[in-house]
Amino acid sequence: MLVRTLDASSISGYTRCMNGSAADLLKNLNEPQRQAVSHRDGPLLVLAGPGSGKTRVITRRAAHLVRTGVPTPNILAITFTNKAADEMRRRIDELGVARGMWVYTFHALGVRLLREFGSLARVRPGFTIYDVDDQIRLVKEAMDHAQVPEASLKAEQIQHRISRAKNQLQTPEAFARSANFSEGRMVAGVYAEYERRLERNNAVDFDDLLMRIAVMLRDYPDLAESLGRRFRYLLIDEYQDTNHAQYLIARYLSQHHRNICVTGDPDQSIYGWRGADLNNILEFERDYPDAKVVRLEENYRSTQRVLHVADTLISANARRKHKKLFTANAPGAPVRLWNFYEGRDEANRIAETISRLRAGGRGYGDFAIMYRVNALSRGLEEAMRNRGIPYRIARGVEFYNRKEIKDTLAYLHVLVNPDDDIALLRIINTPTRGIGKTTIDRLKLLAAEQRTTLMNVLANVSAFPEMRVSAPKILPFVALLGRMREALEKPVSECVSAVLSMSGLEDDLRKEHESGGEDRLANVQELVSAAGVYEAEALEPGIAEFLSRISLTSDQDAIDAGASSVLMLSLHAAKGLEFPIVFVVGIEQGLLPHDRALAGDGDIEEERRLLFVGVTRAQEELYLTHARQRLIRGALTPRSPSQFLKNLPHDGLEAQDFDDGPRASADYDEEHSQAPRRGWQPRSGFADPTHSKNMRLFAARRRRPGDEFGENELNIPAPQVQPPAASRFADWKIGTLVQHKEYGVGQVQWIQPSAEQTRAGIKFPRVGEKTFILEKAPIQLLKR
DNA sequence: TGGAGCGTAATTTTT
DNA sequence: TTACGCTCCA
Repeated sequence: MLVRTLDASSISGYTRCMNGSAADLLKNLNEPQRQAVSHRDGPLLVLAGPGSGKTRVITRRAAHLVRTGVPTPNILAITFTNKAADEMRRRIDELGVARGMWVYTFHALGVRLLREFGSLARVRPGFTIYDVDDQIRLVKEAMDHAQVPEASLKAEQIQHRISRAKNQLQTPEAFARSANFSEGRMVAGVYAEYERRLERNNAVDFDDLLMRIAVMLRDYPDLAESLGRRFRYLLIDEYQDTNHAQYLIARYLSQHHRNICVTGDPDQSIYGWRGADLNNILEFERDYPDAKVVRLEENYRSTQRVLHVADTLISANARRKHKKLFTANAPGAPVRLWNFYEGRDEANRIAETISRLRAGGRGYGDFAIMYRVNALSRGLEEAMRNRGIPYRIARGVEFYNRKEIKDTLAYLHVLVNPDDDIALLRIINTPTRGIGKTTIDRLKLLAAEQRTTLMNVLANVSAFPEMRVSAPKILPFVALLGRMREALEKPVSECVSAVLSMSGLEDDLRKEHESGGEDRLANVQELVSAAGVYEAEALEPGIAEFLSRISLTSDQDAIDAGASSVLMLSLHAAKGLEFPIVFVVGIEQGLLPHDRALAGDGDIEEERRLLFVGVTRAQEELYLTHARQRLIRGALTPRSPSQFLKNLPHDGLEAQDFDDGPRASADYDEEHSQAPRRGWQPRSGFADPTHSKNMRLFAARRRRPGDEFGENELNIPAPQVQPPAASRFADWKIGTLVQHKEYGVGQVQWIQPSAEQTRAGIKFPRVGEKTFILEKAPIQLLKR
């Protein structure tokens, strides 16, 4: 009964696509690849070494299933990032067969199923998804309530423990039972209160998106059975990174047909610290004794020497599946191992090398510099700037919490889900409206006493004598929310605009900008246009869905490997990418392996895998570097070479020692401190939309001529001059939504007017970015 | 109530 | 080095 909605309605009505034959899909594949693509029924484990054409195999396999008669709605493909999901959908679509197929991340699948079966998982419609930031706030609230002082255990740690417990499907009760020590019991208490609050707020956290689905499938076998029947074929990518909850979901969904195909590489498992369980892939054959195992060992990416270094390095690990990497590629240049006196020398030598190779014909986009911790990017940045090398940084957390975006979204969350106390607390005094800590504490106390949400207290604030003093501040706020609620009827982008202007956020940000601050107004305006793109592209656009899409979008989705600038990124962020020339810096004890891993609460093998991931990103040239001392947190600290250097082979490697002591370094200093810093501006001055995760959501990556230089403008101020206002395209700006006769709705990415014609790059949801001469193209401004 | 000023503690971050 | 949280004072 529960399952009716999913099963019957959707399967019929999809016509199977017949262009191209199944045999075509087996062309241009090596033997193991062909086996993986054509394998039909029963469990399949594809162990895919780096650069072995894994994505190709997965997409071809999905297409092959369809072309040999499996209706698309019977296939479920699961990835780890939205980017990967989009990419897979796109590539399957290119093969002519994506329509109707479920291609999701585990978490998006969770949202989808919770929307449908939420009542079985203690979730009401309109639920909010809490990200890590929200989770920590909620943990703090719970700690307050449970009278746990933050001094005893930090909220982050408790959040981490709760997250671990949820991955293991452990309820607060189970957690309490297993807790032997007072600390554990304390965490259990906070966990229980945290859960009560989630429920009261009608919210779920990231882990719930997995846990609740796994519990639901466990507790409602008829649901598991009918979903399992529907999904005749299950494909899961990056299986080495699944945690226990994801493992269970995969098991429940595949138990009927047992057609589970997982792909991955134990050697590239780098998220153990986040609960990923390497055993899931290592013991796949124990779980499915009849599994067929295919090894993709031929590498199409790297030179023989790079691969040899990678292979030798990783053989030092014990927890792995045997694989022998090989390639038909050329031997290539020796892998360089460079040693420096100081971190700055390392950075300068790399910058110099990039300049030299670039003069020899390489593009800046051919280079990537990787490090274990983001903090290492600083010195590199400086060296790049000094030499005028354009670069981009794929930074992690920095993008996560754009305050202005989170504030705006918090308003929307409150409108959609008034029970969301965390969002309400965020906006109750933002912008400031005289509702301070004392008032808020009283409101919280009342909510706790009445066992209700803050919103209910606010709505009845006049009923509480103790709130008499602050009521004049609170009532207008309640009224404001009431007026805003009317805006929910409007299209999503207008609703966002309305919230911005009505809340006063917009005015605040404008003032801040005018008084010389950051242009954060531009960021929230980008949110409006992202909403516009979403509206144009979604089947049934709605605020609630817009918000959950945002919650599930991450920084990772933004890395754009195509631009012509040097990319600097963490080793974690590098997974899945490739570059002709790669530098891995700071290969030192305490950094790689990181201190935390050395201290024992980490995993040395995982650290080695990180280096392996870095090494295997290189197509042609690889440089591994370390220094004898380096500036860390402002202090010059002595460093020693990483233990992993002992795992490298002697052949194919060329070690160079640039450590000629302090004097050489001083020379460098002198030389470079004189270098003109052409036009560099402080990073804080930028309102680059790509800095906010929300902007990168709906593919609204801004690019315009001259932007290859990323955030450091190296050229003379780019010719971003607007044309004479007479142009009939004067209204067209970056972010403007337009309608193309053939491609539909798109968004202006860049625009370049000149005397005779105006060229512009327009990005479309389906076909990506296209360049047009506006005077000639069948294109016009989108009218609402 | 809210801003300034100081002390403290710092991986990685698919969702 | 930097970012955040807390305390203190206007």
